[in-house]
Amino acid sequence: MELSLDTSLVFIPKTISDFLVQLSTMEDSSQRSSELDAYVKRLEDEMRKIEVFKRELPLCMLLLKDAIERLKDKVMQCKKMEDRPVIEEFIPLKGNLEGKENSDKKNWMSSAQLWSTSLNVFEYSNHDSVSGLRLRNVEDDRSVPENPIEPSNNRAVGRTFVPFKEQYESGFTGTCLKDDKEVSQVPSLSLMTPLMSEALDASTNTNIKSNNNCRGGSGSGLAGQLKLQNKPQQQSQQQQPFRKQRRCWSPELHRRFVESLQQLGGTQVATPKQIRELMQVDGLTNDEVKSHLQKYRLHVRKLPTSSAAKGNGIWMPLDHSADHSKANNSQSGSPQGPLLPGEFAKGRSTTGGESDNSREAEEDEKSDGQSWKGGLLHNNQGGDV
DNA sequence: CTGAAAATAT
DNA sequence: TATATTTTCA
Repeated sequence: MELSLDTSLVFIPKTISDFLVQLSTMEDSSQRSSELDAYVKRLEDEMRKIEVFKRELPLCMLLLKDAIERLKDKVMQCKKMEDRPVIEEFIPLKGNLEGKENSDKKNWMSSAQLWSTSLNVFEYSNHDSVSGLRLRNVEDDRSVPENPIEPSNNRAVGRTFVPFKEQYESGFTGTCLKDDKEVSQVPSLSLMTPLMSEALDASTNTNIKSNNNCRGGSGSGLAGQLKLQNKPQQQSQQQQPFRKQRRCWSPELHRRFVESLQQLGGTQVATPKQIRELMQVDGLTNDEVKSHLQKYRLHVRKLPTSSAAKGNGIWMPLDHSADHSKANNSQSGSPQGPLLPGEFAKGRSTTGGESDNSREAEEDEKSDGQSWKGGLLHNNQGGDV
């Protein structure tokens, strides 16, 4: 952050080529290393800033990334052969990337207003092949620090803009990182706070919707994203420039969801709001829960509750005719003590006759959520709200 | 607020 | 193509 500013005073941006040339003239290898590191760092900072807009600035990302990789190669070389001259040519793929990057530095924000939607055709791929780094193989299976969920709560973050926080903070390897290739010394492009500006004037904006990246550890409290609820004014059909960051339902989150759901009496009787309250997850919104619930219900309905007891009615929605009643009590009376899916007392004691056996076949899931179907490799958690 | 469906993003 | 999530609608 501040780095980029003050360093800029000391460091006059130059093209990578020039930089390398200059580098080669340095006698002191340690100095070279430090210069290189500094440059790389600058590039990385830059990249992080742009990360948010990678869709709109794919080329910038590409260029930056390329530059970083090459410089890192250099760094490696320097480290390796402490004294060998470092002279390779650095030929940016197309030409000058520094020019571009510079300008970015200055107006990366303002340029945002110009993005035309049409070029998010391709995304920039992260093939992080940084020179010598090897992927840090699993340290242990899931080292997911049980710091479950949670984005900090800032639901009403209107159009505020969250300053860059330490991204890559608490090492949580988010169960969701799509690709967390190496990391060690390079903050690379892991997490990024969405941070969108307030800029973007509604008036002429071409519908720029898109851009979001989902990552972040659960423990992290970063969030950025806007929720802005434009009221009405006259421009009826103008939607917010950015779409809400997708909420990633990590296994942890899902688990809580299910638990809450069950405490409330099952998929059919629990209401989104109640669930959300029970979950006590910080930045979670009703809509998100509602949505998840919708999906959950569908899945539950789809697969044959395994029990098969009934005549296998894919079509028969379980007859929860009588037992609905239970819903009410659970909420107020018993705060959530037991988080386990245990069955709640089913009312039918006295008359018993009822056919309640049917219900409750539903949720069984694997404790680990996300298993309903299988797929879902990408889960992140993240920023949010 | 809810649930369902359409729209999108992945 | 299928699925996950968001947004829109009733």
